[in-house]
Order: sequence, then C-alpha cells, then structure tokens
Amino acid sequence: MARTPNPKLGARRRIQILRAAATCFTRKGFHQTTMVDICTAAGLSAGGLYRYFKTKDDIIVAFAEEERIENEPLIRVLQETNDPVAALTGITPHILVAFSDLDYGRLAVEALAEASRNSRVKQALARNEEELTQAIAHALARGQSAGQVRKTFAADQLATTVMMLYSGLASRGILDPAYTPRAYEQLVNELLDRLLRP
Amino acid sequence: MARTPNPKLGARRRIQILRAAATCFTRKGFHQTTMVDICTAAGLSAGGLYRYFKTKDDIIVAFAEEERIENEPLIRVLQETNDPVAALTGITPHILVAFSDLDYGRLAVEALAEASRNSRVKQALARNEEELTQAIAHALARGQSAGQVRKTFAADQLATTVMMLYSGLASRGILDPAYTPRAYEQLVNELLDRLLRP
DNA sequence: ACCTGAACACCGTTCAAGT
DNA sequence: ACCTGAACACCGTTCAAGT
Repeated sequence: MARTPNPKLGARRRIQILRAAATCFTRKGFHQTTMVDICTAAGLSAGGLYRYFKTKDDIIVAFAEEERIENEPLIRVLQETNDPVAALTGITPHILVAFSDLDYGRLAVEALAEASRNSRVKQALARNEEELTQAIAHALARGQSAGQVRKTFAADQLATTVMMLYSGLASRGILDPAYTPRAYEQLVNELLDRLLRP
Repeated sequence: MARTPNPKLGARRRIQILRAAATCFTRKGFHQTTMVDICTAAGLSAGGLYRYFKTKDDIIVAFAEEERIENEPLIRVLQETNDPVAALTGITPHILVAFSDLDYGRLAVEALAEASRNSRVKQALARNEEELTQAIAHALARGQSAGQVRKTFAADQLATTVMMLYSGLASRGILDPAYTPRAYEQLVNELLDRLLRP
C-alpha cells in the first residue's frame, strides 16, 4: 500500500473542486456558497475537500488566479499588431460580448469586491490587470512612435483610461437589464478612436 | 406607562444603527461584519437591534438606499446648466476625488456585487444610477438642440457611456495603489470633450 | 494515502424574561 | 414599550476512525 502522496490524484481533485466551486460561485456568489455546496458538487465529503484546499479562502484565491489565462489571446494580438488602435477596436466586440455575459460581470465584480478585503485575491487580480494594461501601453507606445497614436498623453495613461472604460463596460449589465453590448460597439470604438488618434 | 410605539425613538435608533453599520461596513465589508459588531458600535444588545431591522439584509438595503442622496447636487447642476459638456467636465474633479477615496470605491463595488444577488439592493442602486443617467441624458439632449453636443449618437447612449467611464473610475483605486485622481482629471475631461462635442 | 461523518466554534436570529 | 442575554440553527473547519 502506497504511503507517498499521489500528485496525479491531487491535481485531478483540485481541478474537480475548482470546477465545482466555479459552478456554485456563479449560482450563489462567494459568500452564499457553502462548503457543503462545493463538496456536493465535487462529489466529496465535507472533510475530504480540506485535504486539497486549506480554507474556503484558498478556493476563492485559486479561482481568481484562473481568470488570468483568458487574457493571453488579447495580449498576443496586441503584441503582434502594427496598428494598436485598430487592434483595440477590433477587440471591442470580443470584450463586449464576454462582459455582457451576466455571469462573467457578476463574478468580475464579486472578485473585485473580494479583492478590496483580501490581499491575496487583490494580488491575483492586480497582476492580471497589470499584464493587460502593460500590453496595451506597449502597443500604444509603439503606435506613438509610428505616429498612429496621439502623443499628448503618456502611453500608460492612455492604457489605464482604456482599462477603466472596459471595466465600466463589465459591470454595466448588472444594474441595467436593458443594456445590450451590440448597441455600444460602435460608440465605444469611436470613443477609443477619438481618445487615441492624434 | 406608554404602550404605543415611540416613532421619534424608532427613527433615532435607525439612524444610530445605520451609522454604526456604515462604520463597520467600511472597515470589514458587508459579509465580514458581524451583527454583534454593529450592535456594539451602536450600543445595543444583540436582540435589541432586531426591533428596528428585521435582518442583516435589511440593514444592507437601507445602507444602499442612503447613497441616493449624494447625487442630488450633481443632478441640480446638470438641470441648471446651459452647457452640459462644461457642466460634466466641471464635475469631474468632484467625481474623481469622491471615487478615489478608497472607502467609497470599496463600498460602491461591494454594493454592486451585492446587487447582483440581492434584488432589493439592486433596485436601490439601479434607481440611483437611473436618476443620474437620466439627468445627464436630459442635459445632453438639450445640448444637442443647442448644437453644443454631437447628434451622431442618441443622448441616452452618450449618457450611458459617460456613466460607464465614471464607474470605471470608481473601482480603479482598488487594484491600482499607484492611481492618483489628479493625473486623470485632464485626460478624462478631454475624453468627455472628444466624446460629446460635435 | 485517502476519505468519511460526527463534533466544535462562530454568527444570524429568536424569544422568554426583565424594567 | 423597549431592552437583555441565553438558546437555537447553520456553516467553516477539525479530527478520530475507517479502508
């Protein structure tokens, strides 16, 4: 009988638990989700789960860290483009659709609320945000050199403004049920254009 | 000995409890604040509080409804102005300072997260948001008639975009400790100008 | 090693008893 | 009428006991 831990099983269980947690969090939010809810969804007993996550908090942190992956394709597009403003306006429909998914917006806002109290969640989200902001800033800086982007503001200021606009979009659907992303696509893109072009 | 309730006392107690709750919420957030925390801060016993608020939820809802008052001065400015774009850019420093107060941003995000699960909180915030959006939209519509505001987008679409920008500003400080509102004042105002002017 | 379920501590809410 | 504090139910976490 093996007495050494099985890393394969551990990894599998963590994924299984995180997937279960994501379902529960989407339905009920972080704080109304019960450990037993997650256990049931994951098919484990109450105590069993604690072998893989020390606390509920750890599950939330791990969940927040997973968001990071979703940025990769956007970052790649920004790195490879030779017209950053066009790249951003091209991304807009993608952003709008993702953000208008109510589940996504809810979890994003909930994670942000959590971040303001929980430094580990904050770190995970901040790193995420920082990565994307940097990618935008670098692309815009290249655009400034090429004369495609206005030079009256620093590239990182412009990038931060773009991010603020995006995060405003993310939470829009929560309070306004009549909000439709399509209606704002053209508007947002023209705004980006006017903000960024010389 | 009086057997009829004393409405004066009731009103006083509610204010006293809400004030205590606000302090606790700012420190710990809605969910990490304990009923006993609020009771202690308000100088009441555990059971005593329940004479004035039936549940913790009711306290949160009442708290969310209070935010509404803060909009009044902004709305008045928008109603009285004869240059809505100038009015909005004039408001920006005020908005930026209020939003860059971390406590304010935290509570705003927390309330929004709460709204996505709690329909009464949602209603309170939505009404608040609606009022302000309407005020901006009306002002912009007047500006469109007067030729000060572009006519290529509907006034309410423009107003919603302005609101999204503002709400992006509100949450900015949570993840980015280096964020300073002053640095964005000029940028935001130029953005508003470019967005709204013909 | 991995898992279970009973047990414990904590927090929202209630209620009998006080003034 | 208004208030208190003990009591109850629920949930995060632990741990002795099973395989």
